[in-house]
Amino acid sequence: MNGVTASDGPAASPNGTGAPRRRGRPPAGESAGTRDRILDAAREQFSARGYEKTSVRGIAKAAGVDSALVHHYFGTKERVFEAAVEVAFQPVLDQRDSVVEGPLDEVGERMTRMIIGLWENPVTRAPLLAIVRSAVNNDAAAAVFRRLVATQLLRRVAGQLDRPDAELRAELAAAQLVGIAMIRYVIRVEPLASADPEDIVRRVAPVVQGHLTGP
Amino acid sequence: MNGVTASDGPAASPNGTGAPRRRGRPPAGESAGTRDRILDAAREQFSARGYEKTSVRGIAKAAGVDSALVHHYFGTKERVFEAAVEVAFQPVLDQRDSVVEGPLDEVGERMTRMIIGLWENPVTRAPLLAIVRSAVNNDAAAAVFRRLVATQLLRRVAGQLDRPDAELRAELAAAQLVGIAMIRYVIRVEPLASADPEDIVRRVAPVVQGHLTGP
DNA sequence: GTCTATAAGACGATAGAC
DNA sequence: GTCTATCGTCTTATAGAC
Repeated sequence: MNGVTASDGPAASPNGTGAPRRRGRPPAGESAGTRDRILDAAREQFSARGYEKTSVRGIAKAAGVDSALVHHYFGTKERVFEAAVEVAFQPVLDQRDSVVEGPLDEVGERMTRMIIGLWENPVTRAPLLAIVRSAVNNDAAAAVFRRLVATQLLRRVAGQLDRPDAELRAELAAAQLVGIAMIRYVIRVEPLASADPEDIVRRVAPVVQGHLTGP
Repeated sequence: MNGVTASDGPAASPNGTGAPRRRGRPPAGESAGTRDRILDAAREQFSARGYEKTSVRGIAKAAGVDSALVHHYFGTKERVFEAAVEVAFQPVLDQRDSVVEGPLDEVGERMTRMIIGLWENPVTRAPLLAIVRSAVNNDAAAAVFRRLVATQLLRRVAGQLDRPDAELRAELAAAQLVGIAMIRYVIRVEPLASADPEDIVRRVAPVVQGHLTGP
């Protein structure tokens, strides 16, 4: 599509320097791909550096486009963030039903496996890192965290419990998993950072189960 | 305020613009208090906004001094941070021995009480918030976190356990407490954010104990 | 659809007057 | 000991050429 470099009509450049007017400009026809490249770059930077330290210019540079184009597509930095981390929601929506379904005395293991699994998968780990790194310092990101964890997941789990303190129990269980994510994946403290995921599940699932259905 | 304009000795100003040369300069005698005011302001801002979002100028403004004075005292922003959060270390150093002393089957409760107590006390909560908010996005702050939690506290607790997996056990116990701190104090998700601290200790201490000495 | 150019301002840090 | 003034670099965001 579109030969680009030389095929343009008004070829002789008016540019003051006489330098080539443009370099590796993409086809200009398939714009959908550009948007996704921006989102990939955004996800990578937000996950590695958090919201504040990530710049629109840095995202644009990593995506190979101009920073103005990022603003053109998304308007503000905050909208870029929301669009980038949106992909973390789908797996939760997909799996939350299978967490609450099944025997109640194994819900702790199912919940633990789901969360550890999401963090172990590089594709879902990036947006999760972005959310955690950003939720700690940014109100908009904290709202995303609450929507994802509390509203989408915990409420469902608590609904299965049939106890007056169900929500508190679900949240203490979540706290155990959030703390592991913080220490293992975010701050990376040994020996947890290098522990075998299956070993973690084996140790933690009973604790999560205890929070949910214990005495 | 500020007599300024006319009162200076060598009045005819060498300044190009002829504008007033200085404004409301304080006594210049009581310098020790100034340093502490800067640290108080730094602690407040680092805890509320995290490392990146906090500016040296903002700290200076809150302390009622010029930003150059902050650099004069501490050199770099990172050194300001370290000096500001240092006050979080003393209580840990003071209490860590009383955590490991006493019956082993109550070490979980002592550890839980210590951590919840530090977070419930406004004086120690501020530097802890600063460390957590910053450790997530800043390597220097992450190193402070590791030094505080892992090196100063967990190693001692693990030393009491006499098991090959003692360090991993101590860290999973810490993960439970870190997760509670994240959800209750940092991101503030209900109902944990408003739960009674004593209720939290009652629910969590057995879990921490189980991590440390359970099967 | 993609770019250049730039506005408008905050940042960390330094030099030097007093 | 405290300030003013400023350097050089970074930021988000906009206007407009092609």
